[in-house]
Amino acid sequence: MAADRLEEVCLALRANGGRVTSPRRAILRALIDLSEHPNAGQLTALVQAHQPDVHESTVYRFLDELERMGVIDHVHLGHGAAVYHFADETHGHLVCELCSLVVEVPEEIFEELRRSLRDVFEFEVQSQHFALTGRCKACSQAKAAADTSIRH
Amino acid sequence: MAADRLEEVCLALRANGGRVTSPRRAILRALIDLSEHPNAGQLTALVQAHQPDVHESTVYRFLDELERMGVIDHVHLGHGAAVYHFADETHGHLVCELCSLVVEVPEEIFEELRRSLRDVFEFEVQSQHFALTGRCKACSQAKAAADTSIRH
DNA sequence: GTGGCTGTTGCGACCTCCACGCATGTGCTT
DNA sequence: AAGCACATGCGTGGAGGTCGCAACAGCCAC
Repeated sequence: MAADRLEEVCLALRANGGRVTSPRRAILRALIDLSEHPNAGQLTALVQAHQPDVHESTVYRFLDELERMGVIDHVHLGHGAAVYHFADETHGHLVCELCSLVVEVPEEIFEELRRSLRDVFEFEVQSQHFALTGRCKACSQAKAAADTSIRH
Repeated sequence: MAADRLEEVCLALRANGGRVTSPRRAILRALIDLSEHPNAGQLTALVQAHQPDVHESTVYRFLDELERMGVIDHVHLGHGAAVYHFADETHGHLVCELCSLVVEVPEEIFEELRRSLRDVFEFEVQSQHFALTGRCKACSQAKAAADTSIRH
Protein backbone atom coordinates (compact mmCIF):
# COMPACT_ATOMS: atom_id res chain seq x y z
CA MET A 1 0.00 0.00 0.00
CA ALA A 2 2.97 2.27 0.62
CA ALA A 3 4.21 1.43 -2.87
CA ASP A 4 0.73 2.08 -4.21
CA ARG A 5 0.69 5.55 -2.77
CA LEU A 6 4.08 6.31 -4.28
CA GLU A 7 3.01 5.18 -7.75
CA GLU A 8 -0.26 7.03 -7.41
CA VAL A 9 1.52 10.31 -6.73
CA CYS A 10 3.95 9.65 -9.58
CA LEU A 11 1.03 9.19 -11.91
CA ALA A 12 -0.55 12.42 -10.72
CA LEU A 13 2.77 14.20 -11.23
CA ARG A 14 3.02 13.06 -14.84
CA ALA A 15 -0.64 13.90 -15.43
CA ASN A 16 0.20 17.46 -14.37
CA GLY A 17 3.07 17.72 -16.85
CA GLY A 18 5.60 17.03 -14.12
CA ARG A 19 8.38 14.49 -14.08
CA VAL A 20 9.30 11.62 -11.84
CA THR A 21 12.94 11.83 -10.90
CA SER A 22 15.15 9.94 -8.55
CA PRO A 23 15.23 12.73 -5.90
CA ARG A 24 11.44 12.93 -6.06
CA ARG A 25 11.02 9.21 -5.55
CA ALA A 26 13.39 9.34 -2.60
CA ILE A 27 11.54 12.24 -0.99
CA LEU A 28 8.20 10.52 -1.45
CA ARG A 29 9.55 7.29 -0.01
CA ALA A 30 10.82 9.17 3.03
CA LEU A 31 7.46 10.89 3.49
CA ILE A 32 5.63 7.58 3.28
CA ASP A 33 8.01 5.60 5.49
CA LEU A 34 8.14 8.15 8.30
CA SER A 35 5.42 7.68 10.87
CA GLU A 36 6.08 11.01 12.58
CA HIS A 37 5.36 14.30 10.85
CA PRO A 38 8.79 15.28 9.51
CA ASN A 39 10.06 18.76 8.78
CA ALA A 40 12.04 19.65 5.68
CA GLY A 41 15.40 19.22 7.40
CA GLN A 42 14.59 15.74 8.68
CA LEU A 43 13.32 14.70 5.26
CA THR A 44 16.46 16.02 3.63
CA ALA A 45 18.68 14.13 6.07
CA LEU A 46 16.78 10.92 5.46
CA VAL A 47 16.99 11.28 1.70
CA GLN A 48 20.67 12.19 1.82
CA ALA A 49 21.43 9.02 3.79
CA HIS A 50 20.91 7.17 0.50
CA GLN A 51 21.43 9.96 -2.04
CA PRO A 52 23.85 12.49 -0.59
CA ASP A 53 23.65 14.83 -3.57
CA VAL A 54 19.99 15.68 -3.15
CA HIS A 55 19.92 19.29 -2.12
CA GLU A 56 17.75 20.80 0.58
CA SER A 57 16.27 23.29 -1.85
CA THR A 58 15.12 20.40 -4.04
CA VAL A 59 13.24 19.04 -1.05
CA TYR A 60 11.64 22.41 -0.36
CA ARG A 61 10.63 22.84 -3.99
CA PHE A 62 9.12 19.39 -4.27
CA LEU A 63 7.24 19.77 -0.99
CA ASP A 64 5.80 23.02 -2.36
CA GLU A 65 4.71 21.25 -5.50
CA LEU A 66 3.12 18.38 -3.60
CA GLU A 67 1.26 20.92 -1.53
CA ARG A 68 0.02 22.77 -4.62
CA MET A 69 -1.20 19.41 -5.95
CA GLY A 70 -3.09 18.84 -2.72
CA VAL A 71 -1.10 15.69 -1.87
CA ILE A 72 0.36 16.99 1.38
CA ASP A 73 -0.25 19.80 3.88
CA HIS A 74 2.19 21.61 6.07
CA VAL A 75 1.45 22.43 9.69
CA HIS A 76 3.20 24.73 12.15
CA LEU A 77 3.55 22.96 15.46
CA GLY A 78 5.32 25.80 17.16
CA HIS A 79 8.13 28.27 16.65
CA GLY A 80 10.32 25.92 14.64
CA ALA A 81 10.16 24.44 11.18
CA ALA A 82 6.88 23.42 9.56
CA VAL A 83 6.07 19.72 9.40
CA TYR A 84 4.42 17.86 6.55
CA HIS A 85 1.78 15.15 6.34
CA PHE A 86 -0.44 13.62 3.70
CA ALA A 87 -3.52 15.69 3.04
CA ASP A 88 -5.92 12.78 3.40
CA GLU A 89 -4.87 12.33 7.02
CA THR A 90 -6.40 15.62 8.11
CA HIS A 91 -6.44 16.23 11.83
CA GLY A 92 -5.73 18.92 14.37
CA HIS A 93 -2.61 19.17 16.50
CA LEU A 94 -2.15 20.03 20.14
CA VAL A 95 1.37 20.85 21.25
CA CYS A 96 2.47 20.98 24.86
CA GLU A 97 4.32 24.23 25.43
CA LEU A 98 6.46 22.64 28.13
CA CYS A 99 7.47 19.22 26.79
CA SER A 100 6.57 19.64 23.08
CA LEU A 101 4.44 16.51 23.09
CA VAL A 102 2.21 16.46 20.01
CA VAL A 103 -1.34 15.11 20.28
CA GLU A 104 -3.33 14.50 17.13
CA VAL A 105 -7.04 15.12 17.43
CA PRO A 106 -9.84 14.40 14.95
CA GLU A 107 -11.27 17.27 12.96
CA GLU A 108 -14.76 16.63 14.31
CA ILE A 109 -13.83 18.03 17.68
CA PHE A 110 -13.60 21.46 16.07
CA GLU A 111 -17.06 21.24 14.52
CA GLU A 112 -18.86 23.21 17.21
CA LEU A 113 -16.26 25.97 17.17
CA ARG A 114 -16.33 26.02 13.40
CA ARG A 115 -20.10 26.52 13.47
CA SER A 116 -19.88 29.33 16.05
CA LEU A 117 -17.23 31.17 14.08
CA ARG A 118 -19.28 30.83 10.92
CA ASP A 119 -22.48 32.00 12.58
CA VAL A 120 -21.08 34.82 14.69
CA PHE A 121 -18.11 36.08 12.67
CA GLU A 122 -18.95 34.83 9.19
CA PHE A 123 -15.55 33.24 9.07
CA GLU A 124 -14.87 29.81 7.56
CA VAL A 125 -12.12 28.10 9.52
CA GLN A 126 -10.42 26.04 6.84
CA SER A 127 -7.78 23.91 8.32
CA GLN A 128 -5.82 23.24 11.41
CA HIS A 129 -2.84 24.89 9.83
CA PHE A 130 -1.42 25.99 13.16
CA ALA A 131 -1.36 23.80 16.23
CA LEU A 132 -3.11 24.77 19.44
CA THR A 133 -0.67 25.25 22.28
CA GLY A 134 -1.28 24.29 25.88
CA ARG A 135 -0.23 21.71 28.40
CA CYS A 136 -0.41 17.97 28.27
CA LYS A 137 -1.70 16.01 31.24
CA ALA A 138 1.69 15.30 32.79
CA CYS A 139 2.91 18.89 32.47
CA SER A 140 -0.34 20.34 33.83
CA GLN A 141 -0.03 18.19 36.92
CA ALA A 142 3.67 18.90 37.37
CA LYS A 143 3.02 22.61 37.05
CA ALA A 144 0.14 22.54 39.52
CA ALA A 145 2.27 20.64 42.04
CA ALA A 146 5.16 23.09 41.63
CA ASP A 147 2.85 26.09 42.09
CA THR A 148 1.40 24.60 45.25
CA SER A 149 4.79 23.87 46.80
CA ILE A 150 5.95 27.43 46.11
CA ARG A 151 2.97 28.76 48.01
CA HIS A 152 4.02 26.97 51.22
CA MET B 1 -5.20 56.39 30.54
CA ALA B 2 -2.52 55.70 27.93
CA ALA B 3 -0.09 57.65 30.09
CA ASP B 4 -1.30 55.72 33.11
CA ARG B 5 -0.48 52.44 31.47
CA LEU B 6 2.98 53.66 30.56
CA GLU B 7 3.75 54.78 34.09
CA GLU B 8 2.29 51.60 35.49
CA VAL B 9 4.65 49.47 33.41
CA CYS B 10 7.60 51.71 34.33
CA LEU B 11 6.80 51.19 37.98
CA ALA B 12 6.63 47.43 37.49
CA LEU B 13 9.95 47.54 35.67
CA ARG B 14 11.67 49.32 38.54
CA ALA B 15 10.02 47.00 41.04
CA ASN B 16 11.68 44.14 39.18
CA GLY B 17 15.11 45.71 39.39
CA GLY B 18 14.83 46.96 35.83
CA ARG B 19 15.44 50.47 34.54
CA VAL B 20 13.36 52.95 32.66
CA THR B 21 15.31 54.28 29.74
CA SER B 22 14.49 56.49 26.82
CA PRO B 23 14.34 53.61 24.29
CA ARG B 24 12.03 51.72 26.63
CA ARG B 25 9.68 54.65 27.03
CA ALA B 26 9.59 55.07 23.25
CA ILE B 27 8.84 51.39 22.65
CA LEU B 28 6.08 51.42 25.26
CA ARG B 29 4.59 54.58 23.79
CA ALA B 30 4.55 52.96 20.35
CA LEU B 31 2.91 49.81 21.73
CA ILE B 32 0.24 51.86 23.48
CA ASP B 33 -0.44 54.26 20.62
CA LEU B 34 -0.74 51.60 17.93
CA SER B 35 -4.25 50.27 17.59
CA GLU B 36 -3.20 47.38 15.35
CA HIS B 37 -1.08 44.54 16.66
CA PRO B 38 2.43 45.51 15.54
CA ASN B 39 5.35 43.25 14.86
CA ALA B 40 8.88 43.98 16.02
CA GLY B 41 9.90 45.58 12.74
CA GLN B 42 6.95 47.97 12.70
CA LEU B 43 7.59 48.94 16.30
CA THR B 44 11.24 49.56 15.54
CA ALA B 45 10.38 51.75 12.56
CA LEU B 46 7.93 53.77 14.62
CA VAL B 47 10.41 54.27 17.44
CA GLN B 48 13.20 55.17 15.03
CA ALA B 49 11.05 57.89 13.48
CA HIS B 50 11.72 59.88 16.67
CA GLN B 51 14.86 58.17 17.97
CA PRO B 52 16.85 56.84 15.02
CA ASP B 53 19.57 55.29 17.15
CA VAL B 54 17.32 52.78 18.86
CA HIS B 55 18.43 49.41 17.57
CA GLU B 56 16.16 46.59 16.51
CA SER B 57 17.80 44.22 18.97
CA THR B 58 16.89 46.59 21.79
CA VAL B 59 13.27 46.34 20.72
CA TYR B 60 13.44 42.54 20.66
CA ARG B 61 15.10 42.38 24.05
CA PHE B 62 12.60 44.71 25.64
CA LEU B 63 9.65 42.89 24.13
CA ASP B 64 11.05 39.66 25.56
CA GLU B 65 11.31 41.27 28.96
CA LEU B 66 7.77 42.64 28.82
CA GLU B 67 6.59 39.21 27.91
CA ARG B 68 8.45 37.61 30.81
CA MET B 69 6.82 40.19 33.08
CA GLY B 70 3.43 39.20 31.72
CA VAL B 71 2.72 42.66 30.35
CA ILE B 72 2.42 41.61 26.72
CA ASP B 73 1.91 38.44 24.69
CA HIS B 74 3.11 37.60 21.23
CA VAL B 75 0.90 35.89 18.69
CA HIS B 76 1.69 34.28 15.35
CA LEU B 77 -0.84 35.39 12.81
CA GLY B 78 0.68 33.51 9.93
CA HIS B 79 3.98 32.75 8.33
CA GLY B 80 5.55 36.11 9.00
CA ALA B 81 6.75 37.92 12.08
CA ALA B 82 5.04 37.57 15.46
CA VAL B 83 2.82 40.44 16.60
CA TYR B 84 2.51 41.79 20.11
CA HIS B 85 -0.40 42.94 22.23
CA PHE B 86 -1.08 43.74 25.86
CA ALA B 87 -1.71 40.62 27.89
CA ASP B 88 -4.91 41.96 29.46
CA GLU B 89 -6.54 42.16 26.05
CA THR B 90 -6.59 38.40 25.62
CA HIS B 91 -8.50 37.18 22.60
CA GLY B 92 -8.24 34.74 19.74
CA HIS B 93 -7.30 35.62 16.18
CA LEU B 94 -8.73 34.47 12.88
CA VAL B 95 -6.66 35.23 9.80
CA CYS B 96 -7.99 35.03 6.27
CA GLU B 97 -5.58 32.97 4.21
CA LEU B 98 -6.49 34.91 1.07
CA CYS B 99 -6.63 38.57 2.10
CA SER B 100 -4.86 38.38 5.49
CA LEU B 101 -7.73 40.12 7.26
CA VAL B 102 -7.44 39.63 11.02
CA VAL B 103 -10.57 39.10 13.10
CA GLU B 104 -10.34 39.22 16.87
CA VAL B 105 -12.68 36.91 18.71
CA PRO B 106 -13.42 36.63 22.44
CA GLU B 107 -11.85 33.80 24.39
CA GLU B 108 -15.24 32.51 25.47
CA ILE B 109 -15.96 31.18 22.02
CA PHE B 110 -13.27 28.55 22.59
CA GLU B 111 -14.76 27.41 25.90
CA GLU B 112 -16.62 24.41 24.50
CA LEU B 113 -13.59 23.23 22.56
CA ARG B 114 -11.40 23.76 25.59
CA ARG B 115 -13.71 21.57 27.65
CA SER B 116 -13.78 18.80 25.02
CA LEU B 117 -10.02 18.75 24.73
CA ARG B 118 -9.67 18.62 28.49
CA ASP B 119 -12.23 15.82 28.85
CA VAL B 120 -11.21 13.70 25.89
CA PHE B 121 -7.48 14.31 25.56
CA GLU B 122 -6.57 15.58 29.02
CA PHE B 123 -5.00 18.58 27.39
CA GLU B 124 -5.23 22.13 28.74
CA VAL B 125 -5.37 24.58 25.87
CA GLN B 126 -3.64 27.60 27.33
CA SER B 127 -3.73 30.45 24.97
CA GLN B 128 -4.54 31.47 21.48
CA HIS B 129 -0.87 31.72 20.72
CA PHE B 130 -1.36 30.86 17.08
CA ALA B 131 -4.15 32.23 14.94
CA LEU B 132 -6.72 30.05 13.25
CA THR B 133 -6.57 30.29 9.48
CA GLY B 134 -9.53 30.25 7.15
CA ARG B 135 -11.52 32.54 4.94
CA CYS B 136 -13.31 35.75 5.74
CA LYS B 137 -16.82 36.32 4.46
CA ALA B 138 -15.80 38.28 1.36
CA CYS B 139 -13.14 35.78 0.31
CA SER B 140 -15.40 32.78 0.91
CA GLN B 141 -18.01 34.30 -1.37
CA ALA B 142 -15.49 35.34 -4.02
CA LYS B 143 -13.99 31.86 -4.00
CA ALA B 144 -17.38 30.17 -4.26
CA ALA B 145 -18.32 32.41 -7.19
CA ALA B 146 -15.03 31.69 -8.95
CA ASP B 147 -15.42 27.93 -8.47
CA THR B 148 -18.93 28.06 -9.91
CA SER B 149 -17.91 30.05 -12.98
CA ILE B 150 -15.09 27.59 -13.71
CA ARG B 151 -17.55 24.74 -13.69
CA HIS B 152 -19.61 26.29 -16.56
C1' DG C 1 16.09 3.96 -30.11
C1' DT C 2 17.19 8.86 -30.32
C1' DG C 3 16.51 13.70 -30.46
C1' DG C 4 15.02 17.57 -28.31
C1' DC C 5 11.88 20.30 -25.61
C1' DT C 6 11.01 21.53 -21.08
C1' DG C 7 10.78 20.57 -16.40
C1' DT C 8 14.12 19.65 -12.61
C1' DT C 9 18.33 19.87 -10.02
C1' DG C 10 22.54 21.35 -7.47
C1' DC C 11 24.57 25.21 -6.03
C1' DG C 12 25.13 29.45 -4.07
C1' DA C 13 23.39 33.79 -2.79
C1' DC C 14 20.16 36.00 -0.25
C1' DC C 15 16.16 37.17 2.73
C1' DT C 16 13.58 37.56 7.11
C1' DC C 17 13.16 36.98 11.82
C1' DC C 18 15.40 36.70 15.73
C1' DA C 19 19.21 35.70 19.43
C1' DC C 20 23.62 36.71 21.50
C1' DG C 21 28.38 38.49 23.01
C1' DC C 22 30.82 42.46 23.92
C1' DA C 23 32.30 46.95 25.09
C1' DT C 24 30.22 51.21 26.21
C1' DG C 25 26.80 53.98 28.22
C1' DT C 26 23.41 55.33 31.61
C1' DG C 27 19.67 54.83 35.39
C1' DC C 28 19.23 54.45 40.02
C1' DT C 29 20.50 53.98 44.75
C1' DT C 30 23.16 55.37 48.54
C1' DA D 1 28.49 62.63 43.34
C1' DA D 2 29.88 58.05 42.53
C1' DG D 3 29.65 53.45 41.45
C1' DC D 4 27.28 49.25 40.47
C1' DA D 5 24.48 46.74 37.62
C1' DC D 6 21.43 46.88 34.10
C1' DA D 7 20.59 48.35 29.21
C1' DT D 8 22.14 49.66 24.66
C1' DG D 9 24.33 49.83 19.99
C1' DC D 10 26.62 47.14 17.02
C1' DG D 11 28.04 43.30 14.71
C1' DT D 12 27.72 38.46 14.03
C1' DG D 13 25.38 34.47 13.26
C1' DG D 14 21.93 30.87 12.90
C1' DA D 15 17.48 28.82 11.59
C1' DG D 16 14.19 28.43 8.09
C1' DG D 17 13.10 29.25 3.70
C1' DT D 18 13.29 31.35 -1.36
C1' DC D 19 15.29 32.37 -5.81
C1' DG D 20 18.21 32.69 -10.14
C1' DC D 21 21.06 30.24 -13.01
C1' DA D 22 23.44 26.98 -15.74
C1' DA D 23 23.71 22.12 -16.28
C1' DC D 24 21.16 17.99 -16.42
C1' DA D 25 17.68 14.50 -17.40
C1' DG D 26 12.55 12.76 -18.08
C1' DC D 27 9.36 12.02 -21.33
C1' DC D 28 7.27 12.25 -25.86
C1' DA D 29 7.32 12.18 -30.82
C1' DC D 30 9.16 10.31 -34.31
